[in-house]
Amino acid sequence: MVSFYRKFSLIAIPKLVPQEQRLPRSTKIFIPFSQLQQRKLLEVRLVSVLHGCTNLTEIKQVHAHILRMGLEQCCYVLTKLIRILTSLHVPVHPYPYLVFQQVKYPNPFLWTALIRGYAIQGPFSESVVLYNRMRREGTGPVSFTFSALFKACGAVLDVNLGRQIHAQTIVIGGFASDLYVGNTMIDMYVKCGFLNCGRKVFDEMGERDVVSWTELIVAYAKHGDMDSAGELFQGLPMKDMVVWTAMVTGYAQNARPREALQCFEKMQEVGVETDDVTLVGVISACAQLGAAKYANWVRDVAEKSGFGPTENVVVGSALIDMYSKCGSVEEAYKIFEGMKERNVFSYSSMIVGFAMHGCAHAAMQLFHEMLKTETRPNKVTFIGVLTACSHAGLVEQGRQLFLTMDKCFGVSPLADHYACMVDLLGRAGRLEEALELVETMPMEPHGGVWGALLGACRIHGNPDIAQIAANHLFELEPNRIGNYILLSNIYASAGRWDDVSSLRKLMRKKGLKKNPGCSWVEAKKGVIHEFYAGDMSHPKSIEIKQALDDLLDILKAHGYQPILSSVTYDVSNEEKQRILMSHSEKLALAYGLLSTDAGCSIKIMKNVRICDDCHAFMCSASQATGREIVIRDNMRFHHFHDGACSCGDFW
DNA sequence: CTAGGGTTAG
Repeated sequence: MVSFYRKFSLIAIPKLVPQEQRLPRSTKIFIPFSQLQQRKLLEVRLVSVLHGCTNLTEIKQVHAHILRMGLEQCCYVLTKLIRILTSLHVPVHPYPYLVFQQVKYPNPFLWTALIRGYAIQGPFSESVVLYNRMRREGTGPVSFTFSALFKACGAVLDVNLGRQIHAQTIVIGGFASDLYVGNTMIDMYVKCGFLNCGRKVFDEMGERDVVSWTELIVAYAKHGDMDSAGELFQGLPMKDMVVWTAMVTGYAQNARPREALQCFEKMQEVGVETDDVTLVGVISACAQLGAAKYANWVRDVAEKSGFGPTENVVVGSALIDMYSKCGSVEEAYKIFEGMKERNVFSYSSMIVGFAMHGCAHAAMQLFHEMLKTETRPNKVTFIGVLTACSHAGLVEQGRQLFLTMDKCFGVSPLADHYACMVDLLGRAGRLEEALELVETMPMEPHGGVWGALLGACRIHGNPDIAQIAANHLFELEPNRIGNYILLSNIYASAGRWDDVSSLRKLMRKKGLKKNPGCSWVEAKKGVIHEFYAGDMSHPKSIEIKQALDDLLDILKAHGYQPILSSVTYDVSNEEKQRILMSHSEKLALAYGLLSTDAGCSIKIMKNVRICDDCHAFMCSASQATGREIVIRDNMRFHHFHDGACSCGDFW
């Protein structure tokens, strides 16, 4: 795309021809004043009708009317027509050009509307071609013309062309200091990845408005530099809803959900309005926090603001995701059911939500329901159904889906989908088959693919294939600690302690430290209590320890046996038991049992993967205490109920 | 005319 575009360089700047010389005298017809007024009225009326058009058919009807009224030369009306036409979200090329062609003496606005149309819909190179033609034919650009051209550059990420046009705005004069030109220029540089150039334009602008600031703030946020974004935001005198929203979503997108919520609270304090876009940022922050208390609060805010999930698809889809991630698929599904309109995001979020919670059957059913509607699945939808299949052990069904996704739905499998397939085969114990798939896949396998294989080796205890997968992972993701831990666990389970210790040495050499396991549980009033492994810092530590010991006795009576192989240190069995009992999720569970009423379900969040022993412990505990226990580890949710887990013991 | 939005696997 870019190289194709480069063929078009900008022409030398011609001398501008004064407007009068361009129109042949014969075109100047005397029109009586009253007729002029009538005509102006007609034009205005037609334009307002055009503004009400929402689809191509309507616009075509109005166009026919325009022609009937003899306005086929009227730049004003046709400019609006082209603008509205190209702003539709359907391709309309070459319709605008045909309209344009009929006009004998196009004015700069009509030219610009066409250039802008190409900048929005493509072919993008036509924007520059037309600009050159416009200059050649003696029409001078207006500020919108440059805005349109910068838009085109941003679309094809051609910063060289952008620089040329930037230079022209300076040479032609008067345009470089134009606010809109400057703003679109910043946007162009930012889109092309030249944030510093955008900043330079910003710094040198004579006049700036909140749009200029917002553009830069968003750019910093997308670069992960929230500190610079915050600094700019601080210095901005007039803050509107859009720029506040940019900060909220900026924090959310950079995995800083607490700050996002703080920012939102501040925004409300100051009295700035909230709309659906703001809400989506806040909802996404809540999803990351995974705290049920916040979830309900945000939902309240959304419903009171008039952008509730029933009316707004985007808000609805975000809420589905949020509730799934906060541990409540039921609530998520209620939202889904209540939505008036559903799109591929709504369906995919719900399917992924089901898959995350081990409701494979529900996920598949929803997928088939979706196929009955007009909504077409996309790559994310397939990630959802494939993971659902893999958790439920539906190997054949998954394989069929994988084969048909391209053939029937035009979604060609990405490495991510191969990762799902490797997971599917691997979980089902077909490790060799999975390895073969990795080795024959058409693209370079990424960390996710090898990681899925390594995970499967953990489930089925295959240190040899694990070693192959791990070696690739160590190269692809040298700093990802989880991979080393996983391999070390596999070696330990197989009793290969020499390999464990050499792996430890390797980690030490690379300066990698184990991520301390941490769990947190929401007690009464939504207060969050945090526990680390072996943590005795909680004020009620002694009670917690006692409760845990009591629980252990009860569970042992129920037949629970500590799974000593979950400890990857070569120590005595007593020591192993002691280590197992200090795992953070067990502490969190004990505290949860102490601090909530009987019958309450207990929700625990965890930053690393749950171990075999804790998993068995939770199963048994759910039976012995009659409580539902929900654990979110870094991968997915486990619902322990009556001695069984929703993950079917595969995770 | 220009600025802010949702789903992704180990």
